[in-house]
Amino acid sequence: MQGDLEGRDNGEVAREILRGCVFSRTRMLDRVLSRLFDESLAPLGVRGNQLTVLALIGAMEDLRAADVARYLEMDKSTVSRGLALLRARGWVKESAGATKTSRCLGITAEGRRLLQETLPLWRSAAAGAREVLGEESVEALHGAADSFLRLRARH
Amino acid sequence: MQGDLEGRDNGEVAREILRGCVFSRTRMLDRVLSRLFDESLAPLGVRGNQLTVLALIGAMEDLRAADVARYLEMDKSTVSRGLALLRARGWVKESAGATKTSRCLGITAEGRRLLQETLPLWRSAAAGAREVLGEESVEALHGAADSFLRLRARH
DNA sequence: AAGCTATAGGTGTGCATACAACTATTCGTA
DNA sequence: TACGAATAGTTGTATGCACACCTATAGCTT
Repeated sequence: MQGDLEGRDNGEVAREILRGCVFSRTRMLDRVLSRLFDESLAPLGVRGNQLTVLALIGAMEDLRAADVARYLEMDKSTVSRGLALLRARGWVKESAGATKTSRCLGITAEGRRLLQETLPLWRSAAAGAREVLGEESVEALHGAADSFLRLRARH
Repeated sequence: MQGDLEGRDNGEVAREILRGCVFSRTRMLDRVLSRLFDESLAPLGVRGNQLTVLALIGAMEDLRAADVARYLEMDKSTVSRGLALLRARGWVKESAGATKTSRCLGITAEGRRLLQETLPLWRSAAAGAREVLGEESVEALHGAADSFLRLRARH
């Protein structure tokens, strides 16, 4: 293939950005993982990201949209639109919250059933990730997330 | 905050997905990094992802869109639309390729100037990443990417 | 109580992402 | 050489993402 980096490098700045950019490399890994998980979960009509939010809601009581945003480092507008999809599919319901401006999120029976049906597909996707990225890479990603979450917990 | 995972876990499946999902955790780290880099680069009107593609094009000769897609693990349709933006901003130009169905990508003078102006902002974003994610986490992410790229190189 | 600030949520806009489907061309091979 | 498979690129569609901006409410402080 023409895309061989070594031997044709043409710009110092470009080189520095390409080799050492934690953002571009993380985004690339995310693309690989997203494709893999979305493909595995496709038979049940759910995306990896939707499953993440659904699992969070299924795991915790009295969650509000803003809590989901904080927990997953998402913007509240992203959560807002994502929850609309989950509600439309009947996986998530809302109930009155402690104040007039907030609502509590809850998983429905269908939502919980989906979570159960999803489990084997999710496990197969996780196995696929270890195969495609390599064991080392997956372990390093878990380490990065653990490290970040520990740091975040101190705030 | 209400979103405290420990002590209110309510579903085994949800727990397994949340704790051990390399996809959801990588996506979360990517969101943090994207916000950070996009914010740092905003004064120059360029997104982190656009800079990645531009740097790649600036670094290599005779790249085609399909090469960019393979190198960065992007879908060809994503690259197609992204390149349209880079062309519209005058950072990237196209020239006739080896065959009728392919074109060669090149960086323009403005594109190269942007890369230069971007460098200090990019460095400051990288420093911010080490601060926000922690040194450990950034190192682990680089390790994950290195490991993946080594594995991919054997194909 | 008034008023300022923070919080909860939604909407407009633009970019990022990928699958499916399509056209055009190229390549390999029978 | 003719034909089927692979490749290069675009477009339709749906989702993911976040900033800016908006309304409404809550909470704190004077």
